[in-house]
Amino acid sequence: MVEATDSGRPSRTKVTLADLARATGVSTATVSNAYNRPEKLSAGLRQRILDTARSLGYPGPDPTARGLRRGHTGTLGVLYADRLSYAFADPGYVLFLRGVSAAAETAGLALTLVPAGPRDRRSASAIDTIAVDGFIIYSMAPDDPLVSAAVERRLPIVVTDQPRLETAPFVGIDDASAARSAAEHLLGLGHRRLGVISLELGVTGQGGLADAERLRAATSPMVRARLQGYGDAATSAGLSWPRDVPVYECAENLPEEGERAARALLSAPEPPSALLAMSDQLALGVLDAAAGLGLAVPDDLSLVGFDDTTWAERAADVALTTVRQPHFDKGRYAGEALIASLAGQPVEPRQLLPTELVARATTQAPRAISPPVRG
Amino acid sequence: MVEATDSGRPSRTKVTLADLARATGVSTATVSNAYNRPEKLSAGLRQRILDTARSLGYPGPDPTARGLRRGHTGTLGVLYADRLSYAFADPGYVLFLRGVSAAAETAGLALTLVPAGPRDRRSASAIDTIAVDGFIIYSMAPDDPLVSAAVERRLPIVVTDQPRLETAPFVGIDDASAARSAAEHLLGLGHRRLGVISLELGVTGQGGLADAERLRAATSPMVRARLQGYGDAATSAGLSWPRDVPVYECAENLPEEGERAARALLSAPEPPSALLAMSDQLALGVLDAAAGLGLAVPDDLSLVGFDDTTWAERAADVALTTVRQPHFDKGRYAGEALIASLAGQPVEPRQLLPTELVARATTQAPRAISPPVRG
DNA sequence: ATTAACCAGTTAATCGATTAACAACGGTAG
DNA sequence: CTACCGTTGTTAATCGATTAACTGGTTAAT
Repeated sequence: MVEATDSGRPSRTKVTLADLARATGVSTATVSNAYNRPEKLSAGLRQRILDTARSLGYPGPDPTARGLRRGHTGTLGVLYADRLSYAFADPGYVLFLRGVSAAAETAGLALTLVPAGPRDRRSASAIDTIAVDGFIIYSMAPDDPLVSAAVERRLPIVVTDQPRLETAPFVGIDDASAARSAAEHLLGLGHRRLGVISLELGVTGQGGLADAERLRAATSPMVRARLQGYGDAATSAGLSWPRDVPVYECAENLPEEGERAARALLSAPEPPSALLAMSDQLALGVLDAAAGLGLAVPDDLSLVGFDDTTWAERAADVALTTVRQPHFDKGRYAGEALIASLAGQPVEPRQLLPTELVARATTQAPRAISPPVRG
Repeated sequence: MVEATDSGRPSRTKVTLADLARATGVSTATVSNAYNRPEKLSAGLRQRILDTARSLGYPGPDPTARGLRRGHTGTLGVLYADRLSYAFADPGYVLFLRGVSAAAETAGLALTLVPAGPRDRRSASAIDTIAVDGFIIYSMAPDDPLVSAAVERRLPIVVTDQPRLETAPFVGIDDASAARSAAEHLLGLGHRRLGVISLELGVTGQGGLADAERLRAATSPMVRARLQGYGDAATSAGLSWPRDVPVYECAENLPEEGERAARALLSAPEPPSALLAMSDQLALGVLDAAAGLGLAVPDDLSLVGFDDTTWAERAADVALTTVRQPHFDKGRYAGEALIASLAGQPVEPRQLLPTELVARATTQAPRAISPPVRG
């Protein structure tokens, strides 16, 4: 104990388990056991080893070396389609992460957020150099190079929302019917002039008004499903899809993009009386646009969001009508599924979570009810 | 080469760099170079190696083994004082993470969020088994066992807010003067009956009204500094601190806690006319309490928050007067500092970021102006 | 003609641990 | 007295890569 004085200063050179073994006069196996299986040696010796470790400044078994030998790292990789610094601006994702965390921390696992790198040179990502036990993919387009990079790592994967992978369990919602319910709500109120504010149609989301051609070429299954849902509802109501319903693609899931989209849509000759936004973030932007344009919501314009994240954020200036989806649970299921498959346990290949249309204060019947399309 | 046909299906057993070397008929060193230093071999051979790799299903050099050999992992550890699933509920932290991400991703590094484990058995954390190149500590009490666990890893560390570590660069704000400005604002408006809604005084934050004794025993330097700031202002205004100003400690940085605190404070015989909350989250709870109690803000009760995070969240039902601090920049600086010290570059040992009192709509002069203390 | 630089790879040591198989030893039972 | 056992440690193989030093053969420069 008195020796603490001279060994107090942190030694500059790395102390290894072997050094500690030498200093204590035992084998490395015994030192390893002292840390990992206390029952395999006498309490006295173990204590002596731990004491020596402290006086030597040994930081404990090196995690990397241990990982190499043991064959696992103790951390789950999470992939987001965009830059990390944007990811945290996405409330749905943060909620999702919270769910993943809940699962991870009960298993004692850490979370590793893998940076996607800039959009242009996506390939240059840390995906194939980062040590993780498996990946959780959060809503990425199937043609995103990051996806194939992750798949090529041949680690267990769980996919959320997108893409559908043969080899990986899926956690998500029924996007088509969720979207349909949103559109039906509007249609049911009497709206006939609708507009859609869409998320990216694919990795190379270019933004702007999307014609039928581009809609057909959309690679994102999630967005396709939602468009399909909107379209089904529109068609059932006698509208012609997509001719009667303009779709504006946003390049990013940010309120600013939603605002731009809304301005574009609303400045058309026969502007929509109601807008369908594919996220609450975009819907928030629509609200800004409406305010800027002097339009009252819902008097002059009805609006349905998607996600139901604004409530969690107390963004209560306007209570948004929206499609609720359980982000937290999605994260938790995804985390649990990955952990299970790491443990070699069987995993539900397709977990669909419930959604629900939450009618709040941004939707009502159109001011001047346009005459029904037929008769 | 013809064998490519039968090796097309993903082999179940792990393919190593050595296998690939054997299959290609070159040394492991050359294969390694094919991945890491293309200039060290001919383009043709490299291509042949890569092709063979694909047909063999070789996922690229194992990150763990590479990490062991190279001596670094390519990821930054981030420590939060509470469970991960709570962490994401803390908007200040999310903003901070966003800043850290910005720094990390320009350096191509990933972020590893280390789970703290449950409050009671804190020691059982992944901190000493997780592979990272360094730690960023986000606002932890100096007596938190997690802190010493991190320090004992002997990796580069950067501290945000708390605690002050001899050995680690610090990024934060001047908590005392920031807090003072908040109290002075209230005092300047004429308030004389103040109440403080505090964050945890130490790791073992027990919550509830804190007497002078407990305030003295507070171990959290950040909270101490803020209390000091409030106290200085109060004293300068002729009040007696802490006798005249009740302090309620919240066990967690959650609106619900703030609400409970406010209810306790406001139900006292001579309730405060103004409340100082140490975070916007807590302030949000105060708003809830006021609404529940039928008190109008700011008519019946003034309120100053801390952080200025509600704005970012559009929690605009009430524009909160608060002390703004630059969470994002804090994260970015912390990230950059850690990256710099990993690179062996010198780092500013103490980076203080500016704060600013933002007077909005939750503060005004007290309804019945209490007579100025002197004349 | 001689030295130097270069090319395209290879050899072998090394990173820091874990763990199956084995050994030494004192004690106990038959 | 021998056989068997449980306890406490040790030996040595192994995890999957990286990289300094080296090799044999060219080419360019002095």
